[in-house]
Amino acid sequence: MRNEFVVAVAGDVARRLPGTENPKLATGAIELRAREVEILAEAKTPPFYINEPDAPVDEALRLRYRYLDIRREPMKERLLLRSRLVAAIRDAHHRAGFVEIETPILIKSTPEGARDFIVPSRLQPGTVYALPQSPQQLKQLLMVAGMDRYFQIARCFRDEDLRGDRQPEFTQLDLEMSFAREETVMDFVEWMIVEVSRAVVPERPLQEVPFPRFTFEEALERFGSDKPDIRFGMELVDLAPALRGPDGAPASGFRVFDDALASGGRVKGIVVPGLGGVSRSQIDELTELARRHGAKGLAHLSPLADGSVHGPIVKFLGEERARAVVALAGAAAGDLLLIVADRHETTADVLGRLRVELGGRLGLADPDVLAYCWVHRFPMYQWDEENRRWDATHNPFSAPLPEDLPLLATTSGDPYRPDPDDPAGRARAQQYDVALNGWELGGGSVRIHRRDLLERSFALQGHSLEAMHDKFGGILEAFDYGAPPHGGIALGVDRWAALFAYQTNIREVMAFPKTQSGSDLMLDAPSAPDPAQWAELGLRFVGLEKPATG
RNA sequence: GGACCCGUGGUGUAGCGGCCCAACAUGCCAGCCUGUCACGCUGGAGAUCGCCGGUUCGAAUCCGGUCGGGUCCGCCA
Repeated sequence: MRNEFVVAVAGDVARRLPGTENPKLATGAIELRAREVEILAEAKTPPFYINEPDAPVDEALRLRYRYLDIRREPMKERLLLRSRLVAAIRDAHHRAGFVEIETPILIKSTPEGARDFIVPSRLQPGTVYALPQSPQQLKQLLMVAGMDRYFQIARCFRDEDLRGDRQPEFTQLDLEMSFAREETVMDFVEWMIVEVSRAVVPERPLQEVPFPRFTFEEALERFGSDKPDIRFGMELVDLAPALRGPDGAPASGFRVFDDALASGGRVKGIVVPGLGGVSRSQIDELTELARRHGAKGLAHLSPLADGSVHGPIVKFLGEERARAVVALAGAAAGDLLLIVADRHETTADVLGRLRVELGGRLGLADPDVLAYCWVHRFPMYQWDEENRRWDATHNPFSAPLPEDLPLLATTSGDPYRPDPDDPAGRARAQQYDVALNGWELGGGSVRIHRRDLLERSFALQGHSLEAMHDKFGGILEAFDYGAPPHGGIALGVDRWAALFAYQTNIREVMAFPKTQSGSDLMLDAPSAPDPAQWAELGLRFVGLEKPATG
């Protein structure tokens, strides 16, 4: 008999003889005294170690033999954890009076967000279904249908490029509530998250309950991210006050800073504790990271124990101003102050990424802590210069804050002629995201339930009346029959499970994930269809245009 | 669409122009040992170094292409 054989053993379980117990084994105190042994199935030598949980194995091999990979303890444990997570989610929702309702997988293409997967129809040749990117419209229709507390563990599909935290098909906890305001949804979701976390990973401390709530602007100002990791500080500091003259005009002596401030941009920094003695090459590396995300450069200052300040830009700022900058930032001797001067968004993004990167390197974030937080009041729209329209930042159905309702307008007065200077650019949405340890766990919004408002918002987003009726006709018609105010959220179950399992990759909590190129190495999918299948659908592959060379 | 990293016996790695028809660990096979459980001991088989082409007297080692895997940017909520 060899490893991985499937056997049936009949015998008696008995305590091991004194001296032969093995405390290292879970079953080390007992043994099975076999009377009969039957081999039910023999097994080939597996392509990798099953019994050594720490043995590294090439991931492609694990995916090819996923059924063997799942025999291994870590994978098995993660799938059990995920099962407990989903059970806890269902339990919490049922206790709160939510109804679980399944929605179809074969639906209609919608223009929102990502590229759709499409499925050709055999009964109606030349037409296609789309796989849902989320059950968004269907759950809103359920609200119209009077199912006032809906949830679903829903499979979603998006035909976009993959990442460690993105698969073409993934699982969302999708929920929607009628007569809900922002507070209603956030309060329930927060309660549910706490219940689920305590049930599934009771040993992991929650950093802060109730969860901190940041406005989008505040999150950007303090953490440079709309999904902040709040397990550690190192917050962004606005350095402008130390760089302006008595008249308020930029007067730092350093052109880069003055230009940024003069053109409406920002000069901000982060204090990296204890990194004052960093090497030139490490600074270069951080500068490279800053450049990759759009910054033109990265300045730094190092306060020394004798009260002086070192750094290449001291000669521009002057010793006195350099000291003022360092003092404003709160940097102490031995620390490193990293400074970015750029447009508001770039400054935030670059410093936010540096903060996360350095926080990770310095081990500032407690890996056991679960730090949930809310980010809300996102801008309704972002200007899309290419298509000359306002693009919904999150969900095209998101409702504006009541006080921002008047801003859903254009300068021209015609909603079908949007312009980058429209008041709409200042409108904020009743939109909220939950972040966990620097990952976006989910997001949702209060929806627009009035047809006239929806039409106006869609117009700003560049949807003509006809296009709107073609794409959203169903939901528009439904709203004519009386839609209750409603709102909801969707949380990434794969991400949640991964974070619970200390993983940085959602493949580790999925039984049968796909590779970065969208392949299933076990099933060898996707594969060319049988010619007969194509013929039945009236399809033929004509090839793709060759990309232009040179 | 782009940048970068990886691809060597079954598995994980080392080697990074000749000393390599490739080393180590583990696994596999055979034998021995017998209260073993990451057993131990002895012996053995097993890779032409992802694939194609080039440079060179000579390539696992350099170059180009290609395929596969990964990380990231774009994309995506």
